[in-house]
Amino acid sequence: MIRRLSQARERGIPEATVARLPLYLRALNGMAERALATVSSEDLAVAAGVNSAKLRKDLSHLGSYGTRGVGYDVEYLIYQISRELGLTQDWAVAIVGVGNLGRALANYGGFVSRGFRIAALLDADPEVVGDRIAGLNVEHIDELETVIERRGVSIVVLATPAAAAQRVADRVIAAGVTSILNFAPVVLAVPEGVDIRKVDLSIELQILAFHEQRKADRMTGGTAMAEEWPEAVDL
Amino acid sequence: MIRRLSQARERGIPEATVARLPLYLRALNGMAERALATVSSEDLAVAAGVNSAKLRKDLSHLGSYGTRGVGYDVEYLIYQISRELGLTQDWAVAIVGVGNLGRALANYGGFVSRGFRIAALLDADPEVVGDRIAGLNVEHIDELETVIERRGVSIVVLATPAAAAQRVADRVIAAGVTSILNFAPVVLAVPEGVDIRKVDLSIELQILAFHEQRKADRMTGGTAMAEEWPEAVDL
DNA sequence: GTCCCTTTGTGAACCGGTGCACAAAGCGGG
DNA sequence: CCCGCTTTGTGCACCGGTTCACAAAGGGAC
Repeated sequence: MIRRLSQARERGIPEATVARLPLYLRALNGMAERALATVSSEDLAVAAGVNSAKLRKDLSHLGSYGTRGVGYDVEYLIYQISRELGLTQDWAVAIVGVGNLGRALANYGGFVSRGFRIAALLDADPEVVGDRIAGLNVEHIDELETVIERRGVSIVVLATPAAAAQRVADRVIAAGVTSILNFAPVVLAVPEGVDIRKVDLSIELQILAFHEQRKADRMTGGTAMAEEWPEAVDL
Repeated sequence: MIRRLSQARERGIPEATVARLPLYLRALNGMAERALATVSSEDLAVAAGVNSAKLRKDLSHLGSYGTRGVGYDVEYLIYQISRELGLTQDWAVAIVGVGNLGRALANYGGFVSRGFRIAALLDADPEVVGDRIAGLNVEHIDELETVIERRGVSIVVLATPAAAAQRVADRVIAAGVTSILNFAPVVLAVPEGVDIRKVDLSIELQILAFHEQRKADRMTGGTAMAEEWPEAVDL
């Protein structure tokens, strides 16, 4: 899933830590809304669903922002994590592929709130080009390069069919984009220096199925299934 | 061939391996379509975007299904991985929350194809209850327990608003479901034995933003940003 | 059967991440 | 100012997972 995502060196934040910071940030925002001034590592850890030692170690990578005997200042910590994640600036995001999923993403308010702004919706289907979705005009994929440059798009979300994903990825990379969130069920080949994150619904379900099957097996006493190739199989 | 069966397969396939099996399966299906009979670990690894040593070790956890000097039989390996993942049986999935995302998931053909069948769509909003989506009637959330039992639902996809997710999770767990795929941006508290997988769009974007920022910093010569709390901040 | 070539399966070193346990640090009370 | 309580920050042991490198195994040629 994570490719070439840095050897976090300069400031050296471990990848696993980076992946949890958004979780802490969300928990902290909830606390700020409830007007809590400070929070202990224990309480924040519970809210974020991790253990407190891990949380303290994670935060220690950002700096020493806690007060022993007291805890962390909620607002201050929100600011520090936001800054570290780069959410104090505004990121222009383009969504390519305005099918069901693309539409859902465009309308999903959750990420627009924090630092991200959907700057463009693009699609190849003339049927949907021109539609107005979430306050934006759907533009034709031919405009891809122009739109990326003119609007300073730095993150692209791929919600295209699998067959189109690699082609679009090549184009956005050529246009200078180095961060891609891919929803298409394909392994994208990308050059060094381009960060890809992948969200794959079908893989998640398959992992669940594996564990579900295992649980079921355990219940039925773990009867050994046939190991051999069945006589007649046609796939 | 059956000699090693016990040791590797018997107990515990590493979690990291399980997470990659669907990737291999997808690559193999592509090869089967192109009528390839056998494939080497090297070729399959490239297609799946991993290195070949890892792929061989992963497959070795299922058993010894390759032939030295030749490679793996494509169809046979598809069958073995499918069986291991539990895709040879049919899983009934319920989607709770038929907003934009729920609709997108319902219409997403990708996972229906392989072992998964959407058995129900549920929502609390009387406005959408009764709608017909992807060939299914949207039912009222009050029917949750009945539907789960009657249709043998074993996997639930949560696509509800964040505020409703925990409540729905509690109910489906009480109804006997132990596998949940959660799209709501909340940390769910669940009892031991329940498997939760989480997909969080906003977290993925934030991780990308972190790396994007880092890349930008590096280009501009890594100018040190102010570390201090700005004078006037109101969030 | 023997030799050579290819490719698997795996022992072992290595690496990043986790969790424990505790010393250091801050705060409030007397 | 000192004491005792709380909570952070971290050294260290541990663990799962990755990667390397190679012996073992199979196939084909002759």
